[in-house]
Amino acid sequence: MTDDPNGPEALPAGGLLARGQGVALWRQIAQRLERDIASGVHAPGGRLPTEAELAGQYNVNRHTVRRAMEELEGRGLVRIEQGRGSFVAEDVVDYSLGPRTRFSEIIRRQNREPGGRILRVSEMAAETGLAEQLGIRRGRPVIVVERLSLADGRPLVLGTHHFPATRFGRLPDLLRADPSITAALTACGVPDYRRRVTRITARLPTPEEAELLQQSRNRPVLVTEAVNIDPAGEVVDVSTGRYAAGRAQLVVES
Amino acid sequence: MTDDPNGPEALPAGGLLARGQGVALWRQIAQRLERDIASGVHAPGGRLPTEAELAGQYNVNRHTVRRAMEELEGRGLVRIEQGRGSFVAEDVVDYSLGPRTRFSEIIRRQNREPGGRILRVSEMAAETGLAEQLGIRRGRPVIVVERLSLADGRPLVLGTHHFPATRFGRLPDLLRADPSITAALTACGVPDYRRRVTRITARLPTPEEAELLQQSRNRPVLVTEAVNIDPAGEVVDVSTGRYAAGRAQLVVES
DNA sequence: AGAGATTTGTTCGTATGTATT
DNA sequence: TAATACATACGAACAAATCTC
Repeated sequence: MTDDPNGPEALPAGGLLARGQGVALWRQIAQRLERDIASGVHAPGGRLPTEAELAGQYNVNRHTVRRAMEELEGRGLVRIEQGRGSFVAEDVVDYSLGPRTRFSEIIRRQNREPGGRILRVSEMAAETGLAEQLGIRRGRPVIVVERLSLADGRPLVLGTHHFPATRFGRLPDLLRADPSITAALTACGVPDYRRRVTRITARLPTPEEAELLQQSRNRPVLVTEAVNIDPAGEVVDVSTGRYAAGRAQLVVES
Repeated sequence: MTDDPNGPEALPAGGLLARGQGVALWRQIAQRLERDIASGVHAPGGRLPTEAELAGQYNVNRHTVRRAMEELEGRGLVRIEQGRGSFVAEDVVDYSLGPRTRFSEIIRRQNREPGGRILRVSEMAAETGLAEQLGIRRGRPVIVVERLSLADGRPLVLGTHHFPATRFGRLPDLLRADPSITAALTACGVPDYRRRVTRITARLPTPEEAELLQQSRNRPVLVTEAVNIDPAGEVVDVSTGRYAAGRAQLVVES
């Protein structure tokens, strides 16, 4: 018989793992947890057993459970919080990447409250690549603006914008009064602009990015690099956005 | 003095780490390696010191070095290969997401050789969400095609396509003769189609995805979900693509 | 082709730090 | 303050993939 010879408080059927076969224990555990989440054994938002409990159930070291949990967190299935526990993941925001992409409009359209703050404004000389994209000469000054944008108070995007300083010198002052970049551009005589091209990649965040986005280091960020132009075709800015991949989904309509 | 009192073959300036401060050792190591890669100390494609060597240089356990390396791999800076070593990362393919997205055309435009093979063709009943997107009734049969697409022999995208079986029943036979989906569709009377909407997210790959894409588990995949329609506006297929994020960059032009 | 060395991958055990309750 | 739960770090051993001779 394969029955567990334990007393009444038998194990929650952790079940035996195939040891010494080709499959690492942590993978098997991740797989089972994934199945249990998909099948609803662990409901969305619900709490998962602690690492120690899982280690006990599967009869492995806690490290082995941790490896499995890290995997699931990276795949977006669970959220791990130090000192609190681990939880099954939820909810995503659709972020439309049309030519006219305005953060607050997009967020409001999804019945969420947009927000944001300027983290840093600085000035530097344009190096070759950036100068070319901005259509200015190398070494000319550019204004660099870092902004964290929120939806319902949760960090969603971390943006770094590069503006030619000659045209947008007033930007730093304007942003101090109102953190909306769109509003600041309007005040600079650019009532409208549109996205010309967007390049999208994904990678794990740097520690700072993870911190600012309040997201796990094991969770990827979507990285967009966009060039915005005004109606005259002049380049307004070159910007990089880092989206918490678990909370945002980019949408491209053709 | 803070000089190292060792002999001529002094340490490669591993330098001392700040122990017991707020910053984890593995983060400090990752940061230094990142700096060394950025500054060209380790050239792209070049080999990094072995884990054991780094552990020696920084005077930490090998696990600590491994944690740092995993971080860098996930961020796309290095590539780790079991039994071989670790290397500084390189090269990326631009994958344009226009309305007319054709794998082979995109790849050839970048002077690379497109390729691919059909992994699996099966039939199943459409569940609610899929049926709605395909514009058919729930439970009607759909053909599921899994295809691995390559550029210069390297896996780039793993695609799962869902076609309504009533209209595209001949697809399985056609794909057996030629793995090109575009060609098969043409043979089914769909000489042209275009992408209506694409949703993009990122996550870590499942073990199978990592295996098929020949990519590390710590490296994210870009996930696209697209709906293709024919000139009459009829839905041709709903497909999911998983791109090796280290080798591809999605480009959206507006 | 095979044997041994090298290098990364997995697992255990143990100890201590940090955040939350 | 104490207990709980996740995070970091060390040491040891063996497995798996690769390379070299």
